[in-house]
Amino acid sequence: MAVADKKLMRAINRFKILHTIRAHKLISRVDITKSTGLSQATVTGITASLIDEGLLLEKKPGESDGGRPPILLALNPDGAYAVGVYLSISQINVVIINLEATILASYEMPLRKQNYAPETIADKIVQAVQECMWQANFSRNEISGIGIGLPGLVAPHTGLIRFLPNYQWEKVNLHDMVQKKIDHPTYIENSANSLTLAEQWFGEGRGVDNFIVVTLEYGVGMGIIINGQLYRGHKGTAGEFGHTTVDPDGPLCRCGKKGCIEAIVGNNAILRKAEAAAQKDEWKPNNPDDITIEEVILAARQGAPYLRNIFAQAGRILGIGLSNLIRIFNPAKIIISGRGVKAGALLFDSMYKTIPQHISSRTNGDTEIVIKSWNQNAYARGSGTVVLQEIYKSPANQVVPII
Amino acid sequence: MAVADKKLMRAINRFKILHTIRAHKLISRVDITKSTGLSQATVTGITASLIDEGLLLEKKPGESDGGRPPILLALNPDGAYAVGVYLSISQINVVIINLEATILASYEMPLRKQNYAPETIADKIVQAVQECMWQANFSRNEISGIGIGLPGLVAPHTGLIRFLPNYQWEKVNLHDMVQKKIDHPTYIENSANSLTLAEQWFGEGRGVDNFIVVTLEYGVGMGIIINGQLYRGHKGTAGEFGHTTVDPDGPLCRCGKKGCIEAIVGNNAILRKAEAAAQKDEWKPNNPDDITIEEVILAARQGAPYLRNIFAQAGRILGIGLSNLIRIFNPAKIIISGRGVKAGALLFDSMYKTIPQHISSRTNGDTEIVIKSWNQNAYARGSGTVVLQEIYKSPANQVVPII
DNA sequence: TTAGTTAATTTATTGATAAAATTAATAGCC
DNA sequence: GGCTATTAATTTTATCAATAAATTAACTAA
Repeated sequence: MAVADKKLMRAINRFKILHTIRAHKLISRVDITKSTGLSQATVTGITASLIDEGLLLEKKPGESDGGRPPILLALNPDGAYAVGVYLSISQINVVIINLEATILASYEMPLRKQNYAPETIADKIVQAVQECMWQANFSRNEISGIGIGLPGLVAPHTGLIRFLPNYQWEKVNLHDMVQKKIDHPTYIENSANSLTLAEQWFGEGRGVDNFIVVTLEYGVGMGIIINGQLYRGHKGTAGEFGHTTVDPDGPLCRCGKKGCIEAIVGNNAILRKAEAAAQKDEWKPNNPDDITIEEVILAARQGAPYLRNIFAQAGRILGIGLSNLIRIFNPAKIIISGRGVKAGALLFDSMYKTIPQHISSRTNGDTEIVIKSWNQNAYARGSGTVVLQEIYKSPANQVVPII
Repeated sequence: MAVADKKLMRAINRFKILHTIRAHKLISRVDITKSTGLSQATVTGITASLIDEGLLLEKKPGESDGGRPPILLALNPDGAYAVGVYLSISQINVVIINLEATILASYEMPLRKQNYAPETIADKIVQAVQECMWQANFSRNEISGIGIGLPGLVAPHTGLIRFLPNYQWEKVNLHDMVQKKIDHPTYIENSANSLTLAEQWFGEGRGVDNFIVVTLEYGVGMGIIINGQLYRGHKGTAGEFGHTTVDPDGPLCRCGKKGCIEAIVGNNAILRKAEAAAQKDEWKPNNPDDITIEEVILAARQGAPYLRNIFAQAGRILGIGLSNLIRIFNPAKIIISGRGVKAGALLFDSMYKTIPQHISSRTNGDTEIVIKSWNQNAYARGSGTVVLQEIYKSPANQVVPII
């Protein structure tokens, strides 16, 4: 914990003001004072420097209420740009976002499913980033930083990758490898965490102090916002929701343990079961050697009862898992995201049915469950948000590299 | 969130200094400077006012290291006193503690197990507090405040009891009832939370930023410290660890749901099973109508295999539950407390055996599990800590009522 | 005795907010 | 149009808590 000095005061109040403006979208200085509790002088001062930094814009005056009309302030979407990267097993996604996390450009580099060396991936990331910037005509000094998200364990602060299952990497310093090749400040973050950050700042988590994001992918991940802050745990491995146990006698998980949620709910688990079903002639996939989750969902929708049951089972286990989260965290919201939400009612009907059976409506009934529609670039956007967060937190000129 | 002004700065730094002194027990001003990062002038200033407030003492000088010998500072144990109250189904425990949470006096008022009205309990609490103060010869103006802990859901800030299972109270404002009858500032808190606070400040949680306390009682409770702060959840119902599900087909819980940890691990559950065992003549209790957990533990230790198995089963389920907590929170520590720890190896052998089967040693292996030996007055002391926390947080004279 | 060292305090400066005063820009009314 | 009331924004002033630098205090060691 840093000492409390004038810089910290300023940073906190600056952040509060930015936060308020983002939440209101369009707000006058007096209304900021009412909403934050800061004095008019302070708000005038801080907004002045924010305008100076280019993060804020004065919009046209609002309606007068019998007095001087208020000058409405708004975020300057073009106040800064960030690059977001998502590294998955099959591709590198790159997006460029503005200060409001709107995607301005995107680029996708497919990867063969093979165990790339870290240096190779670092090269490819840099290449993809540069390609995306070139295609969208962004110059180097317009970009404030680069955020990289990946589905693995990342040590807080250092950015060291402790474990990345997709590539079986352990203790890999991808951050330094990329940073060596590129000028911009670079950040590495777990992809569920960065998605959570994006929800907090620009999505369903806006203004919500305690919420959870659950990601349904190949595995099942989780991001936790507590008291308005991302929670990473003692060594950065918090949020392994996919490997919690809801049925001690459940199936074996790829992690080697028994009864993990992921072993029933993860897309991988569903695919394995669907494969087995195909071999038993319960349904007919297009290409039995390469079944996709989308195909399984479609077949289940079209009626294959065996497949439908796989999803229903998964939904029930997911429901129990979420109930446990509700009991433990009492969150205001749980946001469900990831490719797996495509299953829709197949999965969520049984989930919704299960939850009330495991929570008390009196004490836990006020947790809202939101299912996000799936978006291709959600993770890369989340990675970019990690960079934006730095801008919001500290004066922009500290983040934008002077070249 | 309050605005960041000079008061906040002062409060933060004051807290940091107190925190540092408590951790080191005996420390000079320069060493506080080194440990906190604050300037010497600031440390001199803040320690001066702390000495003024009576919270700090200058001890004899330390060893000179070639220069002026440092003046060692320590907390003044007698800088303030607080009363802690614990309300259980069978009694009211009262303690008086000093600034180091050392118990100076205690008093116990037995309660008949019957559904008392809130006003009656409020009367009895006030009576017990006054009796304790009278017996230990404490005058009214020596006591900074009164903390009341109880095993129920307490709304944050307001102190309203949302639900207290023991007495089947709902939405009871015990705080106001007590406060009306007594001059001191009064605080109400969930007992697992207050115990957690006591661990954070004066116990196993000293200097640990992320840890969890699990309480084994009639039910199974939990307190959560995240980023150095007690986490209560959106509406204050976080920490219902006892009602998380680890076996969807498990037994029915008193809460009406199936498979709760509490329904297997809670002392109540163990007693019910032991009763059933007694009826099957598996063992012979002294008084079959009023079996105590201590008696069951003794019989199991002396060899009753049926009883031993009950504990082993409970230990396994507890182990799975703790594994889930480790996966989700990645805490530095889990502290197990409560009357139930008396079972010792009966319970914990199978717990310790189960945990590694459900966590990954690579990513979760660094969580330390600590079993606290049980203490009669632990909860009441925790309640008192709630008051001390207020003193540590804000200048003492704001807390001590001027009479 | 004196130089060197470490601890604590004092003094000066800085920079943040709040409070109060001032300026700005409007609406409404005669 | 001109006056007043009203609301918004800025400027001025005061205050306060931090840091930095200088000073004082209290010792060790040569």
